[in-house]
Amino acid sequence: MPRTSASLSIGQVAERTGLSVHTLRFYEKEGLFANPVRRVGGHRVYGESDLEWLYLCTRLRASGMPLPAIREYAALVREGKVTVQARLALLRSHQERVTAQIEELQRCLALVSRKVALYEEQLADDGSDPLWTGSCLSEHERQV
Amino acid sequence: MPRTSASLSIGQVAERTGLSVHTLRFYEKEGLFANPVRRVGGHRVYGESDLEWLYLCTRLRASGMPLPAIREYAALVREGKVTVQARLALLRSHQERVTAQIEELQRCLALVSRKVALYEEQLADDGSDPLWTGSCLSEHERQV
DNA sequence: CTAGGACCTAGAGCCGGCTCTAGGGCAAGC
DNA sequence: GCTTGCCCTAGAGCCGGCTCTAGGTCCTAG
Repeated sequence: MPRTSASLSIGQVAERTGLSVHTLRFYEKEGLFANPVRRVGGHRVYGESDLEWLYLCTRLRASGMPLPAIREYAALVREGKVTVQARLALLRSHQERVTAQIEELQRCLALVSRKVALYEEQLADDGSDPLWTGSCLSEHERQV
Repeated sequence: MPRTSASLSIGQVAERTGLSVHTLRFYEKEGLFANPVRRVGGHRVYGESDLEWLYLCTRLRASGMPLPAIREYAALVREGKVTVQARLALLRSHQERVTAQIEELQRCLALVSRKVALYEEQLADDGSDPLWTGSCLSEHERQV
């Protein structure tokens, strides 16, 4: 069983994950670790698998999963194969939330892009034909 | 100039925008209003254009624009046509951030979906063929 | 006249997610 | 032996974005 534990210090892990040392300790305190970090003389020692787990955590965080949910997921992982269904359910619901979020963002983006286009138009008109400047276009705050 | 001011109370606006009365006052205090709300006997009075502006605000918020940025945008709108370029720049940079955010979410989603698939597989195997249960698949925390 | 309801202001409180401080330990190198 | 540097814990602080409270005004209906 090649558990490949390369023995990293908290500082090294911080560097590799992009998380701060503070945040790593904070995550641990918050129960985000599936395999509670081993210690040697009080110092935390991390292995490759911790890096991977942390990477997953960063992706879950980046996609808006709250810490309590990650903690729950970590707890399930810790409990082993019997929790596979629960983990599946948890990830599926996250998947749905992310999908919805992407759609929401796309709708917002469409609106923003529309306004950008209107502003571009306005600038173009403004420059090329002084006759059509001003009042007629004044605010497109409402025709969106 | 049909400025179509339908005279809405703060409560009505709250209802129509989905924002709370608290939040509306808060937004005003934060300077998110281009046309600082008119008052009659101390009470705020909103018009159609305020609804549209607020709608835009909710979309900008929903796409992660921070309040200070919206405030800035509002200030530019207030200053009129001379700020069109600045507004364009502001919206364009937001557009880019949102686009990037969508891409990020899509990458996260891909990862989550991969894990969902792995869990599904694991469940399927588990049910159909007891010989292949267990240790060989135990944790895919790392091959992601 | 009084009760209800919608509104007002100013300011406190809350929540999530970090981020930092204070105060200290230990090990290696000059 | 002392500095440097990385680590430790416990707990405070901060930031963004609301959300709520306290205490008050004003209008309308019963």
